[in-house]
Amino acid sequence: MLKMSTLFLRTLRDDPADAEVASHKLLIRAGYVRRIAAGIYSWLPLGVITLRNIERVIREEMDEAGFQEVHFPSLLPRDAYETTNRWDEYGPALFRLQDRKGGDYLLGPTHEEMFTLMVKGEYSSYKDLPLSIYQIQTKFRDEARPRSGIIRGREFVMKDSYSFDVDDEGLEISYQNHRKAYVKTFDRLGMKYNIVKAVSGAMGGSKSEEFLAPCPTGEDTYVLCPSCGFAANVEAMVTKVPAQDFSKVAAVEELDTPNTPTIDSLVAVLNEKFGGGFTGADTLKNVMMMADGKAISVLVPGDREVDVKRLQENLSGVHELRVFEDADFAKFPSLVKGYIGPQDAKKSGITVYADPRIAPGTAWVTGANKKDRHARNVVNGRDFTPDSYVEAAEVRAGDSCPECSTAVVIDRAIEIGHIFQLGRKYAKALDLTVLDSNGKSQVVTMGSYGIGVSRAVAAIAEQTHDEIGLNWPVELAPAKVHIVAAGKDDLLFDTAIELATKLEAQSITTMVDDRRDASPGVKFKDAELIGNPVIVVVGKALAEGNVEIRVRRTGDKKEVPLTSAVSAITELLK
RNA sequence: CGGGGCGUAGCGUAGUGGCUAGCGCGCCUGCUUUGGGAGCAGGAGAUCGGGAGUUCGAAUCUCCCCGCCCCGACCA
Repeated sequence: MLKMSTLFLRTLRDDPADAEVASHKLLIRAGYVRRIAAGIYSWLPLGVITLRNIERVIREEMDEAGFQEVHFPSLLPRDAYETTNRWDEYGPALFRLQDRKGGDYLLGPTHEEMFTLMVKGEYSSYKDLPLSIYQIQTKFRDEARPRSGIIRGREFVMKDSYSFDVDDEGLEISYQNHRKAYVKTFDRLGMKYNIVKAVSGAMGGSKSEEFLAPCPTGEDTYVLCPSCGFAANVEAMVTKVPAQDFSKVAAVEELDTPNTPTIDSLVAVLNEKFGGGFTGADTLKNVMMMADGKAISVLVPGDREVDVKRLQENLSGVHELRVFEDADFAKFPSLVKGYIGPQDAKKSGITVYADPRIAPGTAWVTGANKKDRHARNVVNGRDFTPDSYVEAAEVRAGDSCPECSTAVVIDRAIEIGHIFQLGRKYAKALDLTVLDSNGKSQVVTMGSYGIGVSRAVAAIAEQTHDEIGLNWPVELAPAKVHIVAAGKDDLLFDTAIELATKLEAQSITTMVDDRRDASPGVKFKDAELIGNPVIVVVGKALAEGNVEIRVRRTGDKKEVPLTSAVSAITELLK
């Protein structure tokens, strides 16, 4: 029983000035969390209870699936991360520190290395596998830009699991087991989410899916096919454009196009010259970029921008990718900024990547590699040949579903879980092997599975709140029932406490607003702000032996006799 | 890291060179009040983010530093 008279809580009447998103504002106002520094938060009692409730649900589902809980320190020595090269690869996002002897340490951003070594230390036979183990741990990442309160913090709580198998078939089974466990977990957490195809990024590995909670303030963008259900993070969206027959396309024709360094200016001149009909989509844009210090050219339709993140995720092995700056152009005098075409790229030694929209046989208007000159009827496969194809162009609503060609919709979401098949990258680097049934040494294959636990608090708040406050699913709320003693008569307070005691005896958690000095209005506002699912008012109706029961989510209210309050509440919570 | 905004009491804010830094919420004392963020009276609480400078005089102007928020880059 939480008594408001003594609960360590102070709600705020005004929105905090430094909060922008609803979950952040409400979690501060309702007294769940307080900011310590950018991306670093402390948790007050209500926040801790909610966080623990989420952890409890996750633990129950992980244990139910047969995964075993372990625990690692946050403070880790450099060695293992040196072996996998992540001490360097992780870059400035890694919190590094030294002990008194000058030894290098880090605050764990994720624990693949440690899990791999733990299994290596205990197991050495195929008979011991499969194995899935997990932990709920505080992670540290020195994010360049923490944001949205606890949605992206520099210190956060994460559940991370890892699976270990002898072969790919085993990995697939372990992966599916985790997927099922995640579905059950997020369903119990009362979240709306989509499972979308993802790219595995710098983690390495192959198959990967994200659990995304749709939310306008989310950081991730994903596509959804309304027809066949295909869903993918934009980074993992696949573009399918068939090859074209170009036998009837006329030969390349160079055009005088003065002062047309941009697509818009070019399209205007083309329409003037040829009497209309041209759009940016008919033009071919050559975006010059630096990929780990190497110049590359990226071809996209003129009406689309290069999505740098998407491109980088699809260019395997590239760590640093950025668009050309003036200094870069200076190193390539043959490149005429604003009039670049792919026709001469081979001569300049520049690798050409084409978005799949630049399909073989398609004809384009593009730069003629001379100032104020463009060329038309430039055909892929005849007049130029890309070195390779890569998803590079921005994805838009209405783009074609790769499965069924229906126009996809685009939405924003918060990433709440990510599962992927890591493969043997870490096991190989750290030499995790087991003997197979033939006595032969095999490198173990791994999966890695994460849930953002502290982020889930915000994501759920984001999805469930309304204008007046938080609004928790029953299993997660700080208390299932919030009893308000509205009035000044001792009898009201005694009755409220008594009712709470009876509910607690039924394992129904309660919060009682037993403040003598707060007016009913204050208590109602606080109850709504805090967001427990059932609010019981012990007030003027008590004269007739009744209490009022309100459902926070729907706003429904009804009076029931005090004597049947416990059963009515039990019924409501089912 | 680039761009923008901001920093005054626990919270929200006013104050653009001049008296003792003002107001609301919250907090303390007393009285009244108790079904939608009550009223009256009294009170505590601020090195105006930090430092240096300009000035007779700086929250206010200048410089440096620190911190926070937003957009972008980045984000196993």
